[in-house]
Amino acid sequence: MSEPTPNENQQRLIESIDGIYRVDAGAGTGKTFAITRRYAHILDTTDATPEDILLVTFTRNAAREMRERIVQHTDYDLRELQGAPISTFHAYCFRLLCRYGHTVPETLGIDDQIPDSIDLIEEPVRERQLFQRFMSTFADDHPEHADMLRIFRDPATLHTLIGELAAKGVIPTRDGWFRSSDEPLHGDREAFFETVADANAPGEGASGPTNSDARGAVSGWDASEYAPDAPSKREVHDDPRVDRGVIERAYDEDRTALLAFVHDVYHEYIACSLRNDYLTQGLMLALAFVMLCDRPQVRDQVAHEYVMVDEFQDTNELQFKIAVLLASTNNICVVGDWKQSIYGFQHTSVENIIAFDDRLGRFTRELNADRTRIDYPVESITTIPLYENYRSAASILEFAEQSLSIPATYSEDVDDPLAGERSLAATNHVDNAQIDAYHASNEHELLLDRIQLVVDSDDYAVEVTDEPQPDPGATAAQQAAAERERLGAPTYGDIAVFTRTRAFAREFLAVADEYGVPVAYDGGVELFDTPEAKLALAWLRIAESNARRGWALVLERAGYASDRTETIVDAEAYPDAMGRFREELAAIDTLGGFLRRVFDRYGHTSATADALVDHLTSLHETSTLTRGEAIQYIEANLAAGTTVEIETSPGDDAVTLQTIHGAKGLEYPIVMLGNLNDRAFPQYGQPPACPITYDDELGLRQTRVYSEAGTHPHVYPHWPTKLLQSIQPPTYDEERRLLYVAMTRAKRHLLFTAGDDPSRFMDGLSIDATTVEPAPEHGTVDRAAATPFETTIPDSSTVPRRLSVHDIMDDSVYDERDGGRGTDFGTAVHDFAEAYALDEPVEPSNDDERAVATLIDDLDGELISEEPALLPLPGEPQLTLAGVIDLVHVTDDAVEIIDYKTDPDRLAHDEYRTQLSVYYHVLASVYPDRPIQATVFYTQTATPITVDPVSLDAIDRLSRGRHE
DNA sequence: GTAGTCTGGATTTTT
DNA sequence: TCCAGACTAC
Repeated sequence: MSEPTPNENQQRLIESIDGIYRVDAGAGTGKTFAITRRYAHILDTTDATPEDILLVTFTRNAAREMRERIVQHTDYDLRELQGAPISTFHAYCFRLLCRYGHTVPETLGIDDQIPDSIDLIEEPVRERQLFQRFMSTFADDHPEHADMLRIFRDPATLHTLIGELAAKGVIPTRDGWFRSSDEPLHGDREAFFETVADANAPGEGASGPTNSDARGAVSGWDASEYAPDAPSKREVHDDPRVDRGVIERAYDEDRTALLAFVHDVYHEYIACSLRNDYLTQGLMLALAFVMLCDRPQVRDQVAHEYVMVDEFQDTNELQFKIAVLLASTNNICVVGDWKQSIYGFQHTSVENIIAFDDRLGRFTRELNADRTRIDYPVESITTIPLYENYRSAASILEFAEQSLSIPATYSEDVDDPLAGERSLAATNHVDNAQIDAYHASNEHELLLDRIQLVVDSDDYAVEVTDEPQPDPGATAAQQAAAERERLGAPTYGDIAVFTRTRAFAREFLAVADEYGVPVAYDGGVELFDTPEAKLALAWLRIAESNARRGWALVLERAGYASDRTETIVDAEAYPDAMGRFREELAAIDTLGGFLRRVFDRYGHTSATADALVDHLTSLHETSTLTRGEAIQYIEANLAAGTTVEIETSPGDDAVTLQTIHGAKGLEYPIVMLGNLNDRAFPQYGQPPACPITYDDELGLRQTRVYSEAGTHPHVYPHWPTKLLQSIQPPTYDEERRLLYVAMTRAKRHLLFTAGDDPSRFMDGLSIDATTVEPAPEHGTVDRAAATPFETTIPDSSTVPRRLSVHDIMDDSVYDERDGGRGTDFGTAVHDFAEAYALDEPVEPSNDDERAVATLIDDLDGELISEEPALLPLPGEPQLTLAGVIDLVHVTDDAVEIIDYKTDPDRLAHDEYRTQLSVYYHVLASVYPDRPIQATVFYTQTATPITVDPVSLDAIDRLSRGRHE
């Protein structure tokens, strides 16, 4: 498509390059287009080169897109822009710090320098582990902080607080705080008491004044929960208010010990990480800020004539200040939309854009307090609103506006936040929007039902083609006619389902799989917090050490009651089938084979199971994890809540499923917003985290306290913090903004769904929800088809007897068969073979592996590696044989089974014949139309030997004979 | 009508 | 850690 012509305000933004601009760029208003054109305009009309223009974004993807679009608008090519500062905040600052900041730690009283080789930690798991290690040495080194340390259940939670303080620009030096940056730690007393004045104002009841909200929040005040110095209920209650004197006493409590503790932990953590040559992202930005403040010569060298910051609603205070310091003149342009600020939990500050003018003045004054750093004028700020929306139908834009004022609780009062703000204006000419809300007792099925209703329906028409485009200068009526011609019935790919929580998305995906509806999840999953991962962990523990925790979970999953489970675990009297399964698992060499066997037995064919196997088997390129290492790895990631991106693509035409956060910046013809359930969206409260918290009004506070004042030394909840927090009215602005973001992704149609218990947001919509009895049809997508060798999946508690193929082989023969090369050698060859067959970048490291590589190179059909195979036997009682096939080669007219053996001789060949016969019969039932060939491939001599399979009955006899 | 008390259940994740 | 909702008490 050709580049559109900028609208009036876009043009104004493009041409306004001198001075300070705040651009309110609403959803779908062509922000990236305008910014990149502005960049080009600066190059075209001034002497500036790309080096002079700093353009910071938030994600690597956004930075890349900016670069590419700038290339389209200018004479520069991608290569010439390679070194240009078009970058994420983090990447840009890291580069500066590495180049100019070696000695910056001196400013904070730290002797270690920043080496070129410093390691920037990105994985939260590692960050947490390193912090944990630091805290244990800190505790040993600081007996004076012992009482503070007692309030922690897990001192590692402190690292979140340190990240938050860094984001605020609070930075410790050896003896104090950098440039009085500790001010926020003391809180904003005035603002707090203003808030309290509101919250503590009595209500007006039918029969006189009623208790204030604050008084209501402390109605159950019980002094006995707290340390002995806590005020009594009588002292707190001053009906119909909370006693003002008690609030002041709480606010003004002595926080010396708390501040000293946080200072010491924070400062020593910076020192410790530098000593060990690593930095976290947050500390890195803090040091970059220190450098820009403290080294005028560095700033002179790096500051830019033009500074542009995209997604400004997602910046924190520290980044705001860094941006100001990186500007050499007042040619500053920030672009964002406060209504789309949804990353508060990442310590971003929506006030940066809402109160931009105030903050710019205040931050400049702070930065200039001791000497002039900002020498350009900051008083004159121009606001440019972009309000022409190129995405959504008019009725969707109008509908979405209400989201910002729907109360999240019964008692919440929301002012109209859009007062005085210009509404977005649709540029679409045809508004065929369907906006509907539904609820049903089974929301997952409801969503599937609605998806099937929408797909192929002309009532939900969307753009299906770019043609025809009317001539430029066509009348509105002509444009509308052309637009109407571009509309047609939607397909699955036109639909996106958004959810508030990942858990809901995961559940919905499973149901969609069941029904065969094509749904592709896009985003991260807490891979280690899934039922699959917990099951794998349990069996790993059992196989490794017969661990009680493992058995407890396995038995529970098999349906045993918890008291029964305990008895079984105590007596170690595990059910026979489980005991045998343990032995079978213990005999599996590869972690991949182990996990697949577990999932196979339980019938887990989900994308989650696949992702888990892939993730755990591809962690290290050179070596694979042992079972013990796998256990540790899963445990660490479970504790850290690690997420892993998973791929689920059931084809080209599929519904996109993602969390609202994941959908930011994207657009879809049809949006279904699910999960509008009580306590899910909006979300209330927080899980218990760090016992030291920060809040702009309260400053630094501790929620627990160690006291020896009572009869026994004890850790109590800390009454002053408890009181202050409970009288602070909670705010749900960010939840409303999430709702807004979700709605404004929709181009044509918008549907809402909820389960039995709709949330306040669902109730608050200006349309009523229709009750539906969902009846989704079964579709044709069969994700299980990806695992073709699966037979029926027995419930684990009633599982028929199951044997491993190895159980029916005479192991006395091959026990001595490793020829001195060790079982590890065999495992390594198998791992190589699997990776090589999957086209992973592995190189053969010995002759055996080279033989395997040559063999695989010669195969031209489909390759399936490490595939579990199950063979139900004909006799009674029911018995199933299980194994894992090394490689299956499928062509249109034949199927070949290949099993690698690293044996130096053929002594065990008869046993292998039995093993491959089992696989033969499995595949014969899967591919009845094709001849099956079973081959043992002896890797040492590169010799394939085709086996003559034994009959099913013979296998049956053998199995019963060997095992009765 | 108004207040108090008790129970059950719950996250999002760019760098 | 918070909320909603059911319940009781006055």
